[in-house]
Parts: sequence; C-alpha cells; structure tokens
Amino acid sequence: MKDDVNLTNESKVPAHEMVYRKLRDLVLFGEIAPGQAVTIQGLTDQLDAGMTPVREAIRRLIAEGALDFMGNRRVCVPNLSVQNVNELIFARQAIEPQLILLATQHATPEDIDHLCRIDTELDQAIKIGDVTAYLRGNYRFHKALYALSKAPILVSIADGLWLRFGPSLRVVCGRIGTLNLTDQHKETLSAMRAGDAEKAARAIREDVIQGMEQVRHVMTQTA
Amino acid sequence: MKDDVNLTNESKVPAHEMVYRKLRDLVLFGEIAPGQAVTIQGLTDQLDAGMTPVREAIRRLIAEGALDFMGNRRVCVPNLSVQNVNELIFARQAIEPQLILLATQHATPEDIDHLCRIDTELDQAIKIGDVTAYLRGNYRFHKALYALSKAPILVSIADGLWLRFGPSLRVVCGRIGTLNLTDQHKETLSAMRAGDAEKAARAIREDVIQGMEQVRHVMTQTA
DNA sequence: CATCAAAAAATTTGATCATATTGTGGAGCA
DNA sequence: TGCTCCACAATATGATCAAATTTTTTGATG
Repeated sequence: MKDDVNLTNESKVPAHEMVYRKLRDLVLFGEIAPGQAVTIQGLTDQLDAGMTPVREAIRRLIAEGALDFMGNRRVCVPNLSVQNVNELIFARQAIEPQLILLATQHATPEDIDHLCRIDTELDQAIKIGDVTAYLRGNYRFHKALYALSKAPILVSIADGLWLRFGPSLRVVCGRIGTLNLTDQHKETLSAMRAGDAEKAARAIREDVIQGMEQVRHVMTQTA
Repeated sequence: MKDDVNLTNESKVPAHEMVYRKLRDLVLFGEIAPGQAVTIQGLTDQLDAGMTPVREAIRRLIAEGALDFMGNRRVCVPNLSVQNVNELIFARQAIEPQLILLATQHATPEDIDHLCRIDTELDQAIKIGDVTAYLRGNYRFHKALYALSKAPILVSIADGLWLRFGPSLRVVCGRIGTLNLTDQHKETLSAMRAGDAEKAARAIREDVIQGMEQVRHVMTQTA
C-alpha cells in the first residue's frame, strides 16, 4: 500500500524536468535578462536542486538556443543582434502561418472559445499594464493555437523560436509600454471561427510581423 | 608529479561534448536505427565514458528532437510517421532556400570550389554504392552550404531537421539503392557561381523536395 | 610616497565520478 | 489473471579535481 501522499506531490515529474521548466520560464519571460550570466551553482541555490538536474536543464536550454555556451565555460542568455532578429522574423513568418492553417482545420468551436478566453485575459493585462501577465498570456495564446495544429515538429520549431526572442520582449515592453502593443488575435480568431484557414494564416502572419518589427525597432536603437 | 600525457589528448574538448558528437553521428547517419532504444548504461560502455557526460549528451539530443523520451524513462530514436515527414518537407522547403539565398550573397569563388569538391566525392560514393560515404558527404555538402549563409539561427533550425530525418535516409538508401538517388547540387552550384541567388534557392528547393519525397514514399510503404 | 601593473594566492565555478536512492518492468507464485 | 517481490536501469547527491576568475600582494616607476 503506497499511499504516500507526497508533500508537494511532484512524485510524477523528475527533478531535472522541474528545473528545466522553471529555468525555461525565467528565460522565456525575461526574468533573466539578455546578456546576463547563468551559473550552475547559482541555480542549485536559487531553485534549490541538486547539481545534476541543473546541469541537464542547462544543456537542454543550450540545445534549444535559449542559452548560449560561451567559449570558456560560461553560460548566458544571448543578446540578439539585428541580424538575429531578421532571421527570427523570417523563420516565424515562414512557420507559424502553416501552424495556424493546420490548427484551423482541426479546431472545434470549444477550442476557439478557449482561445477567446485567453485573449480576453490578455486584453485585461494590456489595459492594466501588467507586463508579466501580458507576456505569459501572449505566449499562452500562441501556444494553445499551435497545439491545435497537431504538428509536433513544427510546434517544437516555433517553440524554439519563442525561446530566442522571448527575453527581448520584456525589453520591448519596457521601452514602448503595453498600451502601444497591437495584435491580430481577434482577426485570427474570427477567421478561424469562419473556417477560413487561409485568412487565419494571413492574420497570424500579420501578427507575427507586426510584433517582430517592434522588436527589430527596439533592437536597432539599442545595439 | 602528474605528467599524465593524456592518451588521446582530448584535453581541450569536454567529455560531454565528445560524447554528444559521437552519439549525434550515430543517430544522424542511421547507425542507430529508428525505433531502436538507447540506454545510458549501454552508451557508457560503448563510448566508454562516465555516466554524467552521457546523460547530458542524451538530454541535448532529446531537446533537438534526435531522440525521443518515452513516457516512462526509456529513450529511443524516433520512428517518423507520414505526418512527421510532411512537416519536415514543409519546414525544409521553407527554410533552406532562404539559407542558400543568403549563402549565394556571401560565397566567394573559393567557397564554391570547395563545395564542388565535396560534391565530386559525393558522386564517387554514389557510383561505388558506399551508403555511409554518401550520407556523410551529402550532409557535409548541405552543411557547408548553410555555413556560408552567416545566419546561425536558421542554420541551427536546418540542422535540427537533419537530425530528425537523417536516420531515415539510411533506410531509404537501403530500399532504393544509391544509384537511384538524384540531386540538384550541380544546378545549385552553377547558379551560385553565376551569382543568381534566386535560381540557386529554387534549385535547392527542388533538391530538398525531391529527396524528401523519396523518404515519404518509403515511409508510406513501411508504416 | 603614491600609483599602476604584473604576479601569485585564493575563491569561485565547472566537469567528472562513485555511490546511494528511487522507480519500472518482469519473474514467480497464488 | 492478478498479485508481490526482485533485479536492473535511471535519477539524484555529494565529493573531488581542474580551470578560470577575482583579489591580494609585491615591485617598479614617477
């Protein structure tokens, strides 16, 4: 009889996975700023975990491009060059419309309702100027959209891209404020509801380019 | 006095990096077949390395999609579904032409000569039916091409794609033989030499689609 | 005597390993 | 078939060694 109701009931998820998720969040939402160094021992303290799990999580994030392995043996969150931003724009506008095309074909009305709810929370976050809630909500919206595509490889690519430009989004928000943010979420959703996959794909492409141009704009000034 | 002149003098590169490269090669060139399981302890023996480096290498490859983490705690080389192949076709034809477009803009005549040399070796491998040499050469050719683009993020995406369909290429070769392989390398190179970036991009797109269609064809029969 | 720079010591951090712990699949038994 | 128990493989810890960075010391020069 093993009714050991684990205190925090994390019995299912291995420690390295836990550490990975936490660290991933820290990077993705800009809580570790671009350029900032990440040390193994620092994380073992901060997340209080063993060395091995931290080590594995860092390797994973490096492989995904979320962290950068400097020549010596230091690891940090990459600073995007303007050239990098251009690559990210190209990749996102190439991949994401296809995801939304597929998503539209699979989406049920309930799925779309769910997306609407996320988008409403997002608008709320924008209105009250809660940057963290905005960043998390925006990611959640896109992520939920991708999930509908049932295209795991393309999703993992798109996810990898988020990990690369995510850290810069906070910088962008700090610069231009949440109120000046625009998106094409409403347009995307209404096209999806109408079953017009092509139109939804175009709307997301617009959304992506609009957002990334703001990143480019800020990065151009900074660097 | 510790004059342990390291046997293989690998003092520069860390063990986890070494293990990663070896394991990556094994997967990329189909020496571990799709579906085959990969165990930590098996690799510590096979590559004779410690456990920690092997562990890290495996995590990295999982993050890159080269290995699959089955729910329990088993790891194996993924079997591609037809749907997966479709995703890979889409992603490659979206990304790689852009890489070649950029590469053409940066390529010097010497660069192109170098590519020609690789392609010649490739033809040789095809003629004598050396599958391993063909697979390695083909990868080397594309990789060298990508490197010229000076677009590190797009290159890493393309690299990730190779890791996913690479294992299946050996299966394809085994099925249809090297002699029936076609490519558009000559066309690509001559367009590059002429400085016609658009044409080079179209040629590579053709090359990619041709190659991937063969994969799709074989996978359709198998699965 | 103050200042700066180079050298050396000390501390921090990363890499690796040996070992303990935990969980999973399977063998044996009811 | 369904259960318990066992063996093995994976996960996780902490110790140890090596490399790198920072701090301190020291010496030369103005």
